[in-house]
Amino acid sequence: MDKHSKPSLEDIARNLGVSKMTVSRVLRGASGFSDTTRDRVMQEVARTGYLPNRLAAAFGKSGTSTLIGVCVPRLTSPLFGSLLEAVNQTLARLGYQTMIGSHNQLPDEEEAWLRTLASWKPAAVMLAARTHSKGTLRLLRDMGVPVAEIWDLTTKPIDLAIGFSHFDNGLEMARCMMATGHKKIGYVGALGNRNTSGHLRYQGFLRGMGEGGAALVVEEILQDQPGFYAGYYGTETMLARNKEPDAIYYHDDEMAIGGYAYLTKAGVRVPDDIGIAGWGGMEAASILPRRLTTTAIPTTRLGKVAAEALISRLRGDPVDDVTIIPTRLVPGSTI
Amino acid sequence: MDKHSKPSLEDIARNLGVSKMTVSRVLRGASGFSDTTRDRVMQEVARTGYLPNRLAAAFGKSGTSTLIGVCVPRLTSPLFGSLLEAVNQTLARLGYQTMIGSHNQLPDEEEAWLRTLASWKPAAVMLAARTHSKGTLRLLRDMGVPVAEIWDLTTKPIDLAIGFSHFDNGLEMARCMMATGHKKIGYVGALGNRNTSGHLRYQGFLRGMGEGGAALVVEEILQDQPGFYAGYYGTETMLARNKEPDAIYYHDDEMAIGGYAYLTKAGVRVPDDIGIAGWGGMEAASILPRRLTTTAIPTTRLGKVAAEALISRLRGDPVDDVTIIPTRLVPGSTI
DNA sequence: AAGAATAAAGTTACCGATAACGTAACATCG
DNA sequence: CGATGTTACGTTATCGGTAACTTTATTCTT
Repeated sequence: MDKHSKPSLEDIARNLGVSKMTVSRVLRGASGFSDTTRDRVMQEVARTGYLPNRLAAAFGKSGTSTLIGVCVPRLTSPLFGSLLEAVNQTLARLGYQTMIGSHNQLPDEEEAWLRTLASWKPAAVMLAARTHSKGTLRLLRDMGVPVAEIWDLTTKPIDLAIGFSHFDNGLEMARCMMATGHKKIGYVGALGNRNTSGHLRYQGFLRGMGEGGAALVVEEILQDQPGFYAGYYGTETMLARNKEPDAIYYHDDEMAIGGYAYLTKAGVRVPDDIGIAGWGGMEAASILPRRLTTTAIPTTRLGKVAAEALISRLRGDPVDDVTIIPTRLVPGSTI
Repeated sequence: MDKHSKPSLEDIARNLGVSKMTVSRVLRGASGFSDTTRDRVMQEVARTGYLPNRLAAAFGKSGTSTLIGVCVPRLTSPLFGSLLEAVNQTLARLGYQTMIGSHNQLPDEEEAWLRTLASWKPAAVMLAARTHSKGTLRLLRDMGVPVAEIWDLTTKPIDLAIGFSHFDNGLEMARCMMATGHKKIGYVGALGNRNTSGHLRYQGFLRGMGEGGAALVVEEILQDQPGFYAGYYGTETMLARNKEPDAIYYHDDEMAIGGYAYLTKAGVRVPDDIGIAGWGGMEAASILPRRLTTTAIPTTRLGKVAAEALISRLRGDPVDDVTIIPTRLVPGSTI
């Protein structure tokens, strides 16, 4: 074994005068070896600086991959960012690796990503999307691996679902806003109100208002990605329409903060003239002059629980098909 | 070929009565086949819905992997998020896949991530970190693959470097702030001023002030991760010390916005009483009542250029060892 | 038209780990 | 004490591509 080529299982085995199967068993923590053999193997592995070759392991008989695919709407959102951190960390601790992708709320991009992922023969897949294309569903079926759908709770999960109801988040916020006396509420949305989880919150919000015998007085749905700008200009446009809402519900906190910035600039008092509420529990929302009314999402917990559930399913341990991660309405003082 | 087991190259070849090598050549776009053969292969591939097995391809002779490892400080930052989006997208377009990790500014976490990555035999590695551990450097050498160091420009890159000088960013901002008449400047930092790119900006800033014959009147370096909170409370603590700075330079825009929120709440006028400047060119910074003075970073361009350079190096095409991505000081109106 | 050059394939030998199976040595038990 | 586990290994086949090499068919040259 020269210094330039990295040692393989076989090198370790040859050095010790055992079969590579024995070394493999020790390293995987399988059974069928004595303590003496284990110690000798571990020592030799440490001495040579042996690095396992996951490629070879995953390539052989199926069911030995430790690769997990994870796809979220976008990587630029702190919410999905902290979710991914938690997923990454939890999976790493359990001995799995992550391949991350984003779909920008486009089912076809998700499908393209999944097709690429499939060629790496992952052990399982985690998806954060409201809707999947037919091709995606077919691919998932063909792959025959555990699937965790996270973020929104679907009524009928493909396999596992971990998340919460965006519909209920919207419903709850509507009740909260109406309970504080708001009657003429507007909504500022994004993404052209495509079938995303944000759209579900919107629908829940409508339902909540309907229950209270009210309806939106005005809505402004931008085509853009959600963000501070979108919230700022969406609010400006909405107010130019002279519908005079007494409160605005935003697609998310970034947009609400953008809206807050516009309202402040326009001399509108929050919440006296117009109340606002966001969604997501962004850190920035807590440092506004008034604490933003929002729904806090425990992304770290969600990521951890989802990763653990997916691996349990993978290992054949019992898991609930659906796990609800409770969210929390933060009253704040902007409504 | 029954419906349940996915077709392999060999299945395609057998169906067509050619060797699997011919099919492989067609699919990889290598040379050595006729147009007729190409068409027949492509047709059969489409008909059977053949999915290549990247695992097998990467497992064979080295140099055939299409996996690229990318490690950034954290996934929760929109800046790194958009960088990763660009890298992901560019690499995907070039036929490569990404394995993403984060190191939280800890060299040991980067090393642990790299060790895991190495077991997947990637074709190349992209790192965003100021410092690497000895183990990381040894691993990179042993792996023998192209390495792109991004974000900050190192003086002596391991292989390739794509980015900009954080030191110069700090230097330039110091000059800008002094040119607008500020003499008593404070600094609010994070991460305990560890050797990160933020620390480099700090050093450049000090240099810039020194050139103008000035020095920081006060600094407040938090141990935490940078963020809105950190900026808010860091500013509060700083002002409680009664050093009365006439301007504050922040670790980044999030912290500057946090600081702005505190100043506003405390009745301090920006920039009349105290001017502020951040770094990063966050979207949110542009919707403050006054546009934040900051340094804009073209993350998307950086990600695209870095990915392209890395692949050029991988393919043996000529590339500059060092590529500078110009940043832009946004004057704003907060100083 | 013979020989050289080129194009279009086919053949072979892996890459490194693991599942499945085989087996020798030893313990256990009725 | 023979029959039957149990433990601790060893052996073999194999996953699906690809580089390197070889062979065959075709075209070109003089």
